Amino acid sequence: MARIQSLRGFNDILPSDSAAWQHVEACAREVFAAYGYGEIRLPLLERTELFKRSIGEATDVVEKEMFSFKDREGDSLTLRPEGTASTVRAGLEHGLLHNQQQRLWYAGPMFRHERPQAGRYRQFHQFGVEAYGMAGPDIDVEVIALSARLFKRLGLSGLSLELNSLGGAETRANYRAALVEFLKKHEASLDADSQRRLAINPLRVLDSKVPATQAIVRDAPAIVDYLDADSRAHLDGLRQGLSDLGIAHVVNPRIVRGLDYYTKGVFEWTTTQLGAQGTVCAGGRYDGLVEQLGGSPTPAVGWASGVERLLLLMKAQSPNLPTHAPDVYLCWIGEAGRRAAAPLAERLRDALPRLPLVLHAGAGNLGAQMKRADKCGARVALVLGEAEAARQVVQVKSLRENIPQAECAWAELPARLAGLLKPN
RNA sequence: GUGACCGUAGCUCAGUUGGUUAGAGUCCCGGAUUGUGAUUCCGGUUGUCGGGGGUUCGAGUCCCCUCGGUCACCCCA
Repeated sequence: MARIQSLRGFNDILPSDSAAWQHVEACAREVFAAYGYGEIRLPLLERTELFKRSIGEATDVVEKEMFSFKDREGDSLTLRPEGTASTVRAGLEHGLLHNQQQRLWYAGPMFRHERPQAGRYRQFHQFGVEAYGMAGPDIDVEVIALSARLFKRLGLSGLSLELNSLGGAETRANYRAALVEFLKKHEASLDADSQRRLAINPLRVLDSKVPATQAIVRDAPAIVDYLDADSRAHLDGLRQGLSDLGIAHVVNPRIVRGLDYYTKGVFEWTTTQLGAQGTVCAGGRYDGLVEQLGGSPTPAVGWASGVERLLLLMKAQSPNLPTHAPDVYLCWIGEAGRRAAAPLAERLRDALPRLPLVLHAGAGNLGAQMKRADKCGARVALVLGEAEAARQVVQVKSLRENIPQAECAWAELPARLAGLLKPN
Protein backbone atom coordinates (compact mmCIF):
# COMPACT_ATOMS: atom_id res chain seq x y z
CA MET A 1 0.00 0.00 0.00
CA ALA A 2 1.42 3.35 -1.01
CA ARG A 3 2.11 5.49 2.00
CA ILE A 4 1.10 9.10 1.85
CA GLN A 5 4.06 11.42 1.63
CA SER A 6 4.39 15.13 2.12
CA LEU A 7 3.83 17.28 -0.94
CA ARG A 8 6.76 18.06 -3.19
CA GLY A 9 8.68 20.99 -1.81
CA PHE A 10 6.84 20.86 1.54
CA ASN A 11 9.22 19.77 4.28
CA ASP A 12 8.89 18.50 7.82
CA ILE A 13 11.22 20.09 10.34
CA LEU A 14 12.30 17.35 12.72
CA PRO A 15 13.52 17.65 16.32
CA SER A 16 17.10 17.26 15.11
CA ASP A 17 16.69 20.56 13.25
CA SER A 18 14.08 22.43 15.20
CA ALA A 19 16.47 23.62 17.92
CA ALA A 20 18.45 25.48 15.27
CA TRP A 21 15.20 26.95 13.90
CA GLN A 22 14.20 28.11 17.35
CA HIS A 23 17.61 29.67 17.80
CA VAL A 24 17.30 31.66 14.57
CA GLU A 25 13.78 32.75 15.46
CA ALA A 26 14.80 33.79 18.96
CA CYS A 27 17.74 35.83 17.64
CA ALA A 28 15.50 37.54 15.11
CA ARG A 29 12.89 38.36 17.73
CA GLU A 30 15.52 39.93 19.98
CA VAL A 31 17.01 42.04 17.24
CA PHE A 32 13.59 43.24 16.06
CA ALA A 33 12.74 44.21 19.62
CA ALA A 34 16.08 45.99 20.00
CA TYR A 35 15.08 48.36 17.17
CA GLY A 36 11.55 48.89 18.43
CA TYR A 37 9.73 46.85 15.77
CA GLY A 38 6.39 45.30 16.66
CA GLU A 39 5.26 41.92 15.46
CA ILE A 40 2.29 41.66 13.10
CA ARG A 41 0.73 38.24 12.59
CA LEU A 42 -0.97 37.80 9.27
CA PRO A 43 -3.20 35.19 7.67
CA LEU A 44 -1.65 32.67 5.31
CA LEU A 45 -4.53 33.00 2.87
CA GLU A 46 -5.59 36.17 1.07
CA ARG A 47 -7.68 37.13 -1.93
CA THR A 48 -5.74 36.47 -5.10
CA GLU A 49 -6.46 40.02 -6.20
CA LEU A 50 -4.23 41.40 -3.41
CA PHE A 51 -1.12 39.79 -4.84
CA LYS A 52 -2.00 40.58 -8.43
CA ARG A 53 -2.37 44.24 -7.60
CA SER A 54 0.72 44.54 -5.43
CA ILE A 55 3.34 42.20 -6.84
CA GLY A 56 2.27 42.85 -10.41
CA GLU A 57 0.34 40.87 -13.02
CA ALA A 58 3.33 40.37 -15.28
CA THR A 59 5.75 39.05 -12.67
CA ASP A 60 6.80 35.40 -12.54
CA VAL A 61 5.49 35.08 -9.01
CA VAL A 62 1.97 36.02 -10.04
CA GLU A 63 2.02 34.52 -13.51
CA LYS A 64 3.10 31.01 -12.63
CA GLU A 65 4.16 30.51 -9.04
CA MET A 66 1.09 31.07 -6.87
CA PHE A 67 -0.91 28.41 -5.08
CA SER A 68 -4.34 29.71 -6.02
CA PHE A 69 -7.73 28.02 -5.87
CA LYS A 70 -11.42 28.78 -5.66
CA ASP A 71 -13.16 28.38 -2.32
CA ARG A 72 -16.72 27.16 -1.82
CA GLU A 73 -18.15 30.58 -2.63
CA GLY A 74 -16.19 30.74 -5.87
CA ASP A 75 -13.74 33.41 -4.65
CA SER A 76 -10.17 33.08 -5.85
CA LEU A 77 -7.84 32.70 -2.87
CA THR A 78 -4.07 32.39 -2.74
CA LEU A 79 -1.57 31.06 -0.23
CA ARG A 80 0.66 34.07 0.34
CA PRO A 81 3.83 34.07 -1.79
CA GLU A 82 5.40 36.89 0.26
CA GLY A 83 4.62 39.08 3.25
CA THR A 84 4.64 42.69 2.14
CA ALA A 85 1.28 42.71 0.38
CA SER A 86 -0.49 41.28 3.41
CA THR A 87 1.25 43.72 5.73
CA VAL A 88 0.05 46.69 3.71
CA ARG A 89 -3.44 45.23 3.45
CA ALA A 90 -3.62 44.72 7.21
CA GLY A 91 -2.11 48.14 7.90
CA LEU A 92 -4.76 49.83 5.75
CA GLU A 93 -7.56 47.69 7.13
CA HIS A 94 -6.73 48.70 10.72
CA GLY A 95 -5.69 52.27 10.15
CA LEU A 96 -2.06 51.68 11.02
CA LEU A 97 -0.69 53.57 8.06
CA HIS A 98 -2.71 56.77 8.14
CA ASN A 99 -0.41 59.71 8.80
CA GLN A 100 1.83 57.83 11.14
CA GLN A 101 5.02 55.90 11.44
CA GLN A 102 5.08 52.13 11.90
CA ARG A 103 7.93 49.71 12.44
CA LEU A 104 6.65 46.16 11.93
CA TRP A 105 8.03 42.64 11.58
CA TYR A 106 6.47 39.34 10.60
CA ALA A 107 7.58 35.75 10.31
CA GLY A 108 6.09 32.61 8.86
CA PRO A 109 5.65 30.33 5.88
CA MET A 110 5.32 31.55 2.30
CA PHE A 111 4.27 29.46 -0.71
CA ARG A 112 5.48 29.44 -4.28
CA HIS A 113 4.86 26.72 -6.84
CA GLU A 114 8.39 26.35 -8.20
CA ARG A 115 10.55 23.32 -8.88
CA PRO A 116 12.44 22.68 -5.63
CA GLN A 117 16.21 22.80 -5.50
CA ALA A 118 18.93 23.66 -2.99
CA GLY A 119 17.66 26.60 -0.93
CA ARG A 120 14.32 26.71 -2.71
CA TYR A 121 11.13 25.05 -1.51
CA ARG A 122 7.42 25.37 -2.21
CA GLN A 123 6.69 26.12 1.42
CA PHE A 124 9.52 28.22 2.77
CA HIS A 125 9.88 30.54 5.71
CA GLN A 126 10.66 34.19 5.83
CA PHE A 127 10.89 36.86 8.38
CA GLY A 128 10.80 40.44 7.34
CA VAL A 129 10.56 44.02 8.52
CA GLU A 130 8.50 46.84 7.09
CA ALA A 131 8.75 50.53 8.04
CA TYR A 132 6.04 53.01 7.02
CA GLY A 133 5.71 56.77 7.01
CA MET A 134 9.41 57.64 6.79
CA ALA A 135 10.66 58.98 3.49
CA GLY A 136 14.34 59.66 4.08
CA PRO A 137 17.25 57.31 3.60
CA ASP A 138 17.87 57.14 7.35
CA ILE A 139 15.15 54.50 7.70
CA ASP A 140 16.58 52.51 4.78
CA VAL A 141 19.88 52.59 6.63
CA GLU A 142 18.14 51.43 9.80
CA VAL A 143 16.49 48.37 8.29
CA ILE A 144 19.76 47.38 6.62
CA ALA A 145 21.70 47.89 9.86
CA LEU A 146 19.11 45.73 11.59
CA SER A 147 19.68 42.95 9.08
CA ALA A 148 23.45 43.25 9.41
CA ARG A 149 23.17 42.96 13.19
CA LEU A 150 20.96 39.91 12.88
CA PHE A 151 23.37 38.09 10.58
CA LYS A 152 26.22 38.92 12.91
CA ARG A 153 24.27 37.53 15.86
CA LEU A 154 23.72 34.34 13.92
CA GLY A 155 27.47 34.08 13.42
CA LEU A 156 27.30 34.44 9.65
CA SER A 157 30.20 35.77 7.65
CA GLY A 158 31.08 36.31 4.01
CA LEU A 159 27.83 38.04 3.09
CA SER A 160 27.97 40.95 0.72
CA LEU A 161 25.52 43.78 0.41
CA GLU A 162 24.62 45.07 -3.03
CA LEU A 163 22.55 48.16 -3.70
CA ASN A 164 20.86 49.77 -6.63
CA SER A 165 18.26 52.40 -7.25
CA LEU A 166 15.28 51.91 -9.50
CA GLY A 167 14.20 55.53 -9.25
CA GLY A 168 10.65 56.76 -9.02
CA ALA A 169 7.91 55.91 -11.48
CA GLU A 170 8.96 58.61 -13.92
CA THR A 171 12.66 57.77 -14.13
CA ARG A 172 11.77 54.15 -14.41
CA ALA A 173 9.59 54.87 -17.43
CA ASN A 174 12.28 57.04 -19.02
CA TYR A 175 14.97 54.50 -18.37
CA ARG A 176 12.85 51.66 -19.58
CA ALA A 177 12.28 53.44 -22.88
CA ALA A 178 16.01 54.07 -23.31
CA LEU A 179 16.86 50.49 -22.43
CA VAL A 180 14.32 49.04 -24.84
CA GLU A 181 15.65 51.27 -27.59
CA PHE A 182 19.17 50.03 -26.91
CA LEU A 183 18.21 46.36 -26.65
CA LYS A 184 16.12 46.46 -29.83
CA LYS A 185 19.26 47.28 -31.75
CA HIS A 186 20.84 44.06 -30.46
CA GLU A 187 17.71 41.97 -30.37
CA ALA A 188 18.97 39.36 -32.80
CA SER A 189 22.05 38.69 -30.65
CA LEU A 190 20.13 38.22 -27.42
CA ASP A 191 19.35 34.77 -26.05
CA ALA A 192 15.79 33.53 -26.39
CA ASP A 193 14.84 34.23 -22.78
CA SER A 194 16.06 37.77 -23.00
CA GLN A 195 14.17 38.34 -26.24
CA ARG A 196 11.02 37.26 -24.47
CA ARG A 197 11.76 39.50 -21.49
CA LEU A 198 12.42 42.45 -23.75
CA ALA A 199 8.72 42.58 -24.42
CA ILE A 200 7.49 41.73 -20.93
CA ASN A 201 9.98 43.10 -18.42
CA PRO A 202 13.04 44.60 -20.12
CA LEU A 203 14.81 45.45 -16.85
CA ARG A 204 15.25 41.75 -16.20
CA VAL A 205 17.44 41.40 -19.28
CA LEU A 206 20.11 43.21 -17.26
CA ASP A 207 20.16 40.26 -14.89
CA SER A 208 20.78 37.60 -17.57
CA LYS A 209 23.55 35.10 -16.94
CA VAL A 210 24.06 34.23 -20.60
CA PRO A 211 27.61 35.42 -21.44
CA ALA A 212 26.72 36.81 -24.86
CA THR A 213 23.85 38.78 -23.39
CA GLN A 214 26.02 40.01 -20.55
CA ALA A 215 28.49 41.34 -23.09
CA ILE A 216 25.77 43.35 -24.79
CA VAL A 217 24.28 44.56 -21.54
CA ARG A 218 27.63 45.89 -20.41
CA ASP A 219 27.21 48.78 -22.82
CA ALA A 220 23.55 49.36 -22.05
CA PRO A 221 22.47 52.64 -20.48
CA ALA A 222 22.70 52.52 -16.68
CA ILE A 223 19.71 53.46 -14.59
CA VAL A 224 21.98 55.45 -12.31
CA ASP A 225 22.42 57.96 -15.12
CA TYR A 226 18.65 58.41 -15.44
CA LEU A 227 17.84 58.95 -11.79
CA ASP A 228 15.82 62.01 -10.86
CA ALA A 229 17.39 64.35 -8.32
CA ASP A 230 15.29 62.96 -5.50
CA SER A 231 16.27 59.33 -6.13
CA ARG A 232 19.88 60.35 -6.64
CA ALA A 233 19.95 62.14 -3.29
CA HIS A 234 18.25 59.18 -1.63
CA LEU A 235 20.83 56.74 -2.93
CA ASP A 236 23.67 59.02 -1.88
CA GLY A 237 22.15 59.40 1.57
CA LEU A 238 21.74 55.67 1.89
CA ARG A 239 25.35 55.04 0.96
CA GLN A 240 26.57 57.74 3.31
CA GLY A 241 24.52 56.35 6.17
CA LEU A 242 25.85 52.84 5.61
CA SER A 243 29.40 54.13 5.50
CA ASP A 244 28.86 56.01 8.75
CA LEU A 245 27.92 52.69 10.34
CA GLY A 246 30.85 50.88 8.75
CA ILE A 247 28.57 48.63 6.66
CA ALA A 248 30.43 47.67 3.51
CA HIS A 249 28.42 47.61 0.29
CA VAL A 250 28.73 47.89 -3.46
CA VAL A 251 26.44 49.41 -6.03
CA ASN A 252 25.37 46.82 -8.56
CA PRO A 253 23.38 48.42 -11.38
CA ARG A 254 22.15 45.01 -12.45
CA ILE A 255 20.09 44.16 -9.40
CA VAL A 256 16.50 44.65 -10.31
CA ARG A 257 14.06 42.67 -8.09
CA GLY A 258 11.24 40.66 -9.53
CA LEU A 259 8.40 42.37 -7.74
CA ASP A 260 6.85 45.40 -9.40
CA TYR A 261 6.29 47.50 -6.29
CA TYR A 262 9.90 48.45 -5.67
CA THR A 263 11.08 52.03 -6.17
CA LYS A 264 14.29 53.92 -5.45
CA GLY A 265 16.71 51.95 -3.28
CA VAL A 266 16.77 48.17 -3.49
CA PHE A 267 19.31 45.80 -1.98
CA GLU A 268 20.33 42.17 -1.60
CA TRP A 269 22.50 40.30 0.84
CA THR A 270 24.17 37.47 -1.05
CA THR A 271 26.59 34.63 -0.47
CA THR A 272 28.56 32.41 -2.82
CA GLN A 273 28.25 29.44 -0.46
CA LEU A 274 24.70 28.33 -1.26
CA GLY A 275 24.89 27.27 -4.89
CA ALA A 276 22.41 28.84 -7.24
CA GLN A 277 20.18 30.40 -4.58
CA GLY A 278 22.62 32.83 -3.03
CA THR A 279 20.28 35.59 -1.94
CA VAL A 280 19.73 35.40 1.77
CA CYS A 281 17.88 38.66 2.29
CA ALA A 282 16.46 41.22 -0.10
CA GLY A 283 14.28 44.26 -0.04
CA GLY A 284 13.96 47.90 -0.82
CA ARG A 285 11.74 50.89 -0.87
CA TYR A 286 8.16 50.71 -2.16
CA ASP A 287 6.75 54.19 -1.87
CA GLY A 288 3.86 53.62 -4.26
CA LEU A 289 2.33 50.44 -2.91
CA VAL A 290 0.19 51.79 -0.07
CA GLU A 291 -1.52 54.24 -2.40
CA GLN A 292 -1.86 51.55 -5.05
CA LEU A 293 -3.79 49.42 -2.56
CA GLY A 294 -6.16 52.23 -1.69
CA GLY A 295 -4.37 54.20 1.01
CA SER A 296 -2.94 57.67 0.99
CA PRO A 297 0.59 58.12 -0.39
CA THR A 298 2.91 56.55 2.21
CA PRO A 299 6.64 56.01 2.00
CA ALA A 300 7.67 52.46 2.89
CA VAL A 301 10.76 50.30 3.04
CA GLY A 302 11.37 46.70 4.07
CA TRP A 303 13.11 43.42 3.46
CA ALA A 304 12.53 39.71 3.79
CA SER A 305 14.98 36.98 4.64
CA GLY A 306 14.73 33.23 3.97
CA VAL A 307 15.08 31.12 7.09
CA GLU A 308 16.02 27.93 5.25
CA ARG A 309 18.85 29.72 3.45
CA LEU A 310 20.13 31.25 6.67
CA LEU A 311 20.16 27.82 8.27
CA LEU A 312 21.93 26.24 5.30
CA LEU A 313 24.57 28.91 5.55
CA MET A 314 24.90 28.50 9.31
CA LYS A 315 25.35 24.77 8.86
CA ALA A 316 28.03 25.37 6.27
CA GLN A 317 29.86 27.87 8.46
CA SER A 318 29.57 26.61 12.02
CA PRO A 319 29.85 22.94 12.93
CA ASN A 320 27.76 22.90 16.11
CA LEU A 321 24.35 24.41 15.96
CA PRO A 322 22.13 24.22 19.03
CA THR A 323 20.33 20.94 19.78
CA HIS A 324 17.58 19.82 22.10
CA ALA A 325 19.96 17.70 24.21
CA PRO A 326 18.82 17.64 27.83
CA ASP A 327 21.22 18.46 30.62
CA VAL A 328 20.14 15.71 32.99
CA TYR A 329 18.89 12.11 32.61
CA LEU A 330 17.42 10.59 35.74
CA CYS A 331 17.82 6.80 35.97
CA TRP A 332 16.09 4.65 38.56
CA ILE A 333 16.33 1.07 39.75
CA GLY A 334 13.67 -1.05 41.34
CA GLU A 335 10.20 -0.24 42.58
CA ALA A 336 11.40 2.08 45.36
CA GLY A 337 13.64 3.94 42.92
CA ARG A 338 10.87 4.27 40.37
CA ARG A 339 8.42 5.67 42.93
CA ALA A 340 10.94 8.15 44.29
CA ALA A 341 12.16 9.30 40.86
CA ALA A 342 9.05 11.06 39.55
CA PRO A 343 8.52 13.27 42.63
CA LEU A 344 12.23 14.08 42.66
CA ALA A 345 12.10 15.05 38.97
CA GLU A 346 9.15 17.36 39.66
CA ARG A 347 10.95 18.94 42.63
CA LEU A 348 13.97 19.61 40.46
CA ARG A 349 11.77 21.20 37.80
CA ASP A 350 10.16 23.37 40.47
CA ALA A 351 13.57 24.53 41.63
CA LEU A 352 15.15 24.88 38.17
CA PRO A 353 12.39 25.56 35.63
CA ARG A 354 14.82 25.99 32.75
CA LEU A 355 16.84 22.84 33.38
CA PRO A 356 16.03 20.23 30.74
CA LEU A 357 15.66 16.97 32.61
CA VAL A 358 14.54 13.63 31.21
CA LEU A 359 13.08 11.06 33.58
CA HIS A 360 13.64 7.51 32.39
CA ALA A 361 10.39 5.73 31.59
CA GLY A 362 9.53 2.22 30.59
CA ALA A 363 11.66 -0.88 30.84
CA GLY A 364 15.43 -1.17 30.82
CA ASN A 365 18.09 -2.10 33.29
CA LEU A 366 20.58 0.46 34.49
CA GLY A 367 22.97 -0.28 31.65
CA ALA A 368 20.28 0.42 29.08
CA GLN A 369 19.28 3.58 30.94
CA MET A 370 22.86 4.87 30.98
CA LYS A 371 23.04 4.12 27.28
CA ARG A 372 19.98 6.23 26.68
CA ALA A 373 21.39 8.98 28.84
CA ASP A 374 24.54 9.02 26.77
CA LYS A 375 22.74 8.81 23.44
CA CYS A 376 20.36 11.65 24.09
CA GLY A 377 23.29 13.93 24.81
CA ALA A 378 22.74 14.52 28.53
CA ARG A 379 25.68 15.98 30.39
CA VAL A 380 24.86 14.33 33.69
CA ALA A 381 23.15 11.09 34.69
CA LEU A 382 21.50 10.73 38.09
CA VAL A 383 21.05 7.26 39.54
CA LEU A 384 18.32 6.60 42.06
CA GLY A 385 18.09 3.00 43.41
CA GLU A 386 16.65 1.36 46.47
CA ALA A 387 19.61 2.32 48.64
CA GLU A 388 19.59 5.94 47.45
CA ALA A 389 15.83 6.24 47.90
CA ALA A 390 16.10 5.08 51.49
CA ARG A 391 18.76 7.70 52.26
CA GLN A 392 17.28 10.49 50.07
CA VAL A 393 20.38 10.82 47.89
CA VAL A 394 21.32 10.14 44.24
CA GLN A 395 24.52 9.20 42.47
CA VAL A 396 25.68 12.01 40.18
CA LYS A 397 27.63 10.79 37.19
CA SER A 398 29.20 13.15 34.69
CA LEU A 399 28.89 11.82 31.14
CA ARG A 400 30.99 14.37 29.28
CA GLU A 401 33.75 15.33 31.66
CA ASN A 402 36.19 13.32 33.64
CA ILE A 403 34.71 13.96 37.07
CA PRO A 404 34.42 11.09 39.54
CA GLN A 405 30.93 9.90 40.38
CA ALA A 406 29.66 11.33 43.65
CA GLU A 407 26.67 11.09 45.93
CA CYS A 408 24.40 14.10 46.45
CA ALA A 409 21.49 14.64 48.83
CA TRP A 410 18.16 15.52 47.19
CA ALA A 411 18.12 18.87 49.00
CA GLU A 412 21.52 19.80 47.57
CA LEU A 413 20.71 18.79 43.98
CA PRO A 414 19.28 22.08 42.68
CA ALA A 415 22.40 23.94 43.70
CA ARG A 416 24.57 21.19 42.23
CA LEU A 417 22.71 21.12 38.90
CA ALA A 418 22.29 24.87 38.54
CA GLY A 419 25.80 25.03 37.16
CA LEU A 420 24.69 23.02 34.13
CA LEU A 421 22.27 25.66 32.95
CA LYS A 422 23.38 27.23 29.73
CA PRO A 423 23.92 30.96 29.97
CA ASN A 424 21.07 33.09 28.63
C1' G B 1 7.65 24.60 -16.76
C1' U B 2 12.77 22.45 -19.13
C1' G B 3 17.20 19.38 -18.42
C1' A B 4 20.90 16.04 -16.08
C1' C B 5 21.81 12.48 -12.41
C1' C B 6 19.76 9.19 -8.77
C1' G B 7 15.73 5.59 -6.09
C1' U B 8 18.26 -1.68 -2.63
C1' A B 9 16.88 -2.45 5.61
C1' G B 10 15.02 3.36 10.00
C1' C B 11 20.08 5.71 8.04
C1' U B 12 24.76 5.33 4.65
C1' C B 13 25.75 2.10 0.83
C1' A B 14 27.70 -2.79 -1.94
C1' G B 15 25.36 -6.16 -5.25
C1' U B 16 29.99 -9.23 -11.13
C1' U B 17 28.28 -10.48 -18.69
C1' G B 18 20.87 -11.28 -16.12
C1' G B 19 21.61 -17.08 -12.45
C1' U B 20 19.97 -20.59 -6.03
C1' U B 21 17.16 -18.32 -0.28
C1' A B 22 19.52 -10.05 -1.54
C1' G B 23 24.48 -8.32 1.59
C1' A B 24 27.71 -4.92 4.76
C1' G B 25 28.21 -0.96 8.16
C1' U B 26 25.28 1.81 11.35
C1' C B 27 20.93 2.03 14.33
C1' C B 28 17.77 -0.84 17.49
C1' C B 29 17.04 -5.20 21.07
C1' G B 30 19.28 -8.95 24.33
C1' G B 31 23.64 -11.00 26.72
C1' A B 32 29.06 -10.98 28.63
C1' U B 33 28.25 -7.04 33.52
C1' U B 34 20.85 -9.52 38.73
C1' G B 35 23.25 -1.34 40.03
C1' U B 36 26.79 2.32 35.53
C1' G B 37 27.02 5.00 29.22
C1' A B 38 30.48 6.31 25.28
C1' U B 39 35.39 1.44 23.95
C1' U B 40 35.39 -4.32 23.31
C1' C B 41 33.15 -9.31 22.45
C1' C B 42 28.75 -12.64 21.34
C1' G B 43 23.76 -13.24 19.52
C1' G B 44 19.20 -11.33 17.30
C1' U B 45 15.33 -8.15 14.50
C1' U B 46 15.01 -5.07 10.43
C1' G B 47 13.36 -5.58 2.67
C1' U B 48 6.71 -4.80 -1.98
C1' C B 49 15.19 -3.87 -4.44
C1' G B 50 10.06 3.39 -5.35
C1' G B 51 5.40 1.66 -8.31
C1' G B 52 3.35 -0.57 -12.89
C1' G B 53 4.13 -3.03 -17.42
C1' G B 54 7.46 -5.61 -20.90
C1' U B 55 11.74 -8.91 -22.68
C1' U B 56 13.60 -13.72 -20.70
C1' C B 57 13.64 -20.52 -18.63
C1' G B 58 15.14 -16.74 -14.99
C1' A B 59 15.20 -9.40 -13.66
C1' G B 60 17.71 -5.66 -7.93
C1' U B 61 20.44 -5.96 -12.83
C1' C B 62 17.94 -4.93 -19.63
C1' C B 63 13.60 -1.88 -22.07
C1' C B 64 9.11 1.39 -21.61
C1' C B 65 5.85 4.23 -18.54
C1' U B 66 5.05 6.46 -13.93
C1' C B 67 6.01 8.49 -9.04
C1' G B 68 9.65 10.49 -5.88
C1' G B 69 14.57 12.75 -4.67
C1' U B 70 18.94 15.84 -5.82
C1' C B 71 21.20 19.60 -8.60
C1' A B 72 21.03 23.14 -12.51
C1' C B 73 18.08 26.40 -15.95
C1' C B 74 14.28 29.84 -15.00
C1' C B 75 12.91 32.68 -10.81
C1' C B 76 13.66 34.24 -6.01
C1' A B 77 14.02 34.39 0.28
